Amino acid sequence: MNAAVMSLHNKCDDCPIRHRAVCAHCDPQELEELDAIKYYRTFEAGQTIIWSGDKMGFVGSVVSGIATLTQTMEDGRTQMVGLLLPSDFVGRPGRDSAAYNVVATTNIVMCCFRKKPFEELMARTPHIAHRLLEMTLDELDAAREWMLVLGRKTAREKIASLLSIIARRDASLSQTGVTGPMVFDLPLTREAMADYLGLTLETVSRQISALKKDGVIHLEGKRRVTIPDLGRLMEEAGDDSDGGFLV
Amino acid sequence: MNAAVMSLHNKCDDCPIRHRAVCAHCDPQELEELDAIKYYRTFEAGQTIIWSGDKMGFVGSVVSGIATLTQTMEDGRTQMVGLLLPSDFVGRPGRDSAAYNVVATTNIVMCCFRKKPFEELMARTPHIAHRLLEMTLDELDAAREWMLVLGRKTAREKIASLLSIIARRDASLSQTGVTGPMVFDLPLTREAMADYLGLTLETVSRQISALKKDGVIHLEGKRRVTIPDLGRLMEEAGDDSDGGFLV
DNA sequence: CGAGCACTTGATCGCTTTCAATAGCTGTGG
DNA sequence: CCACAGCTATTGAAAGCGATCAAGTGCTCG
Repeated sequence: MNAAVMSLHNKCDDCPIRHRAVCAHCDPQELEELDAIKYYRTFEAGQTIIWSGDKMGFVGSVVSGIATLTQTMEDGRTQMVGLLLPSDFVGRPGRDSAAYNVVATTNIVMCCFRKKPFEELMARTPHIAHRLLEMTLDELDAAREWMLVLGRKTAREKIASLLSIIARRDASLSQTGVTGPMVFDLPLTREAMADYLGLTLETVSRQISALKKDGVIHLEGKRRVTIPDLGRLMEEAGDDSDGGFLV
Repeated sequence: MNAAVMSLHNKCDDCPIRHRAVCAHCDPQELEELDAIKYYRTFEAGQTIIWSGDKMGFVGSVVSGIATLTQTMEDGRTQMVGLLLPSDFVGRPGRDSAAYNVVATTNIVMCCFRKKPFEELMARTPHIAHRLLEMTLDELDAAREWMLVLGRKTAREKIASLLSIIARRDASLSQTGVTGPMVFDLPLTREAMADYLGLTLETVSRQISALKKDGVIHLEGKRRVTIPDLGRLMEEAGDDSDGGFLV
């Protein structure tokens, strides 16, 4: 366990996801109860955190890093069904076994709770249950947004949709205005993007090249992306570019 | 307002969705509080119940009939993102405006609550909040299941998936064993199926004809379907046929 | 320096879409 | 009563998009 992780073993007040995770609405006393049963775990990039079908012994929040939720068919076809970012919750209270594979795509730190004690705490702490409901409703909205992308958008629109979502998330974190060029690193490989979008990695590569050729995006290396005009990108995504930010 | 609707204006105890809707965990006293603020509304087949973007004045449960949740792009492409069956909940506490179109595909009856009173009641009634969380988690699972269908399955597999889901739901309602042929009516037009599956209606029609030709299903008229062998259908859907019932 | 990995690019194939014609059904009105 | 409009569904032919198969590049690491 490294220094960065050790430094997280302090009061929840200093936690980077304090105001957005499942504990967001907790008062100081509730926070102490959570603090008493929490523990940190780290996973390395590429490591599987949970296997679909396995018994779930714990639940928890992503503190830093990125993980993915994926489903796989017997013949190997896989579809990503969720992207877990810092503050996102992993695990389903009230269900024993996991429904999806959870895989770390970067090194990640999680704030974990054994499932049983967490469920007991949740049962007597409406603030936690309420926040979990909010977060689940947000995830449901995101999943439905992706159903439109998967079912009805072209390959080019799919890529543009993914890029615009990542760009807007980064902007909301860094508090940069929406005007002016945006720069960020892709947190996913071409294959992971393909699994997210229901495409092959070759098609992902081709469409990224096409968007670059058309000046919708710029690339430095394979991962660093510049968006000169977010409105243009959102047009390419088939979205309404004039406002309409749901988040 | 017709007699069938009037007959629903009685105590919740007799309600057909009493044990599955958002009120499932309520004790008699909580039920009385709900009873005091509830009211019924009916909608005719084809009628839009809620327009995306509109202010939501109420929330409620589907008592009988079927409705759909759809998203539409500016150029008219539409994707269904949810199928609302009896006991399903409509509306999102904590959000003012609707994110999707809700359309009745059959005549339907809804048990409604004005949004504000319902939210206040929910805030002091953990049983309701808890049940809503359960239901939302189930919907999230269903949405993620559909993401695999939309992203990775072929047209034939998509149709087989939809039929097997409808077949199993009907079986769970009628308590028929899984052995022996199953018969049911399709509750959706070819176009609605296409919108659900991310296909065109022509492709839906072709794949249904193909499954019929191959003996996977039988048809009487356009809507009545017989499944001689559910295991066979689930193989065609690309699902594991040996057990694995999540619901 | 070579192995391994992520990615790009090219050529071809095939599934689904698109465009189009037709059938069956229901309800309406001359 | 029949003609016709309107709707749902089926079927055919052709086109196009993304998948598949294949080769090659650039990078890192041992």
